[in-house]
Amino acid sequence: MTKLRADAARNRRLLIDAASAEFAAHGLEVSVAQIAHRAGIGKGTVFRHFPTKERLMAAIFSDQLEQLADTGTALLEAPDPWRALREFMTAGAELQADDRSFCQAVASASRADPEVRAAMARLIGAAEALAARARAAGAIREDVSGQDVVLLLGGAVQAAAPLAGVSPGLWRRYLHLAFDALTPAAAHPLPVPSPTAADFTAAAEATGAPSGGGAPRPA
Amino acid sequence: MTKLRADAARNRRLLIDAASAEFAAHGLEVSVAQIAHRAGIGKGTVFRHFPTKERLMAAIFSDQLEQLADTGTALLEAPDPWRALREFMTAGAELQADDRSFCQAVASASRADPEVRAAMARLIGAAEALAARARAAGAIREDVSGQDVVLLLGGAVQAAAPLAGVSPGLWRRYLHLAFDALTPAAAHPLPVPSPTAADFTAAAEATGAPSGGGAPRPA
DNA sequence: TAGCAAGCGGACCGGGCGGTCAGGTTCCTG
DNA sequence: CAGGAACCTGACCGCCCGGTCCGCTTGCTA
Repeated sequence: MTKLRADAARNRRLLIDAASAEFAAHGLEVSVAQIAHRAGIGKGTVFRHFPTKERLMAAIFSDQLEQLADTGTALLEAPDPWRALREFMTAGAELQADDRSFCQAVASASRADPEVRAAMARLIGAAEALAARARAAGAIREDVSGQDVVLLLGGAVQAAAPLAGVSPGLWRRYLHLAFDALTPAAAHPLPVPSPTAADFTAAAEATGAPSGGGAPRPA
Repeated sequence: MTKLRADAARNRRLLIDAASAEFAAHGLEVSVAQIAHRAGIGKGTVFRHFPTKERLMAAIFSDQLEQLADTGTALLEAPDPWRALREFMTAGAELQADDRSFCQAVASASRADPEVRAAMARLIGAAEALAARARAAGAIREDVSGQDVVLLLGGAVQAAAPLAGVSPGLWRRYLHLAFDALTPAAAHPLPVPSPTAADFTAAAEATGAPSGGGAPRPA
């Protein structure tokens, strides 16, 4: 693990790139064979680098989350809090819109993977920091949290998803509607409290890792 | 088709009920065998009533769309246009939130099914009528359409989906945020025009029914 | 450069899927 | 009540998937 032969490292890179591209283009249901073929390597090699398909998905998914979390953290230095928050949300939405697998991954069993959970925690932390700054500046309403921001950004992309094939930029429309919903001017009381960071953890635990006595069927 | 033997009709009913329940509980990926087992009939019987699994999905999906379209049409008689629109959206969101397959069906190849397309057209018609009434009453901003309403309602549910297992009513929060986004007070110009009814048709055509010379891969 | 371990590849396995079919069963008609 | 058509069933087929394995290749090291 610490040291890797030259060809092995090269193949690993090829594999990860191929998997990212294939997942982005066709979703998580692409076969391992297809990924291997795109990478120009054998199927067995895939399983040498990742013990299971799920771990491969988790590795790529968590990379994307980390990247987005980095973007968010960097934007904490931006002068305008409201603009920074919007840029963060736009970056996240763009990531999802360009990648068919991203939204699937959120709902899949990959959530239970420790790597993914850590990255998600970082992402939510960044979002909350950005939201707090915007809230303090009076740019957004008091009753929305960083968790809301993350979920809303996903919702905007999903709203446009049914027409993604025919009008690719539509998600920007719904993202802007989400911006408007965050405006203090919009201001109507919400019927359900914001989710907490603990909720995300609990949801991840409930998926595919029944540690306690839970009974939700993973389908 | 016009006449059906008594036991055949009974089995058909059992099958449809079982399929609805199974799809709702576990999503579209349940096997035909599983559905047949729940209905208490043989697998072959399923394929006697529906030539393919996709047609079965389409039948059930279009039923739900019809039902929602009916709700929308009925709400056109309600006195308060804004309240009527909100009730319509709530009904639609509730339908999706209680049914794991609904959102999947929107994105699946079922869209190409003529039954589904007709039902979708009716649904969009009802949504547009409700939106027009609310717009005329000044309850919602001028730049959102019935298509927007339908898509937004889906987006709200999807936004809450990652935490659906741990806080089942969360979608109401994001639906209310969507309501706030529709408020004239929110009022910022949107970067992309509203989709048209023709866009929905085009998207349906593009999925799984390459009639012309299109080349989108159906994954 | 020689030798060996790390790495590679693709045939192979078990399993589950959608869909088919031959043969027994049930309902309707006359 | 009898005959035949409509219907039901579950064993069966071909396919594709994730994952395994072993004989061969390749890059490192002494």
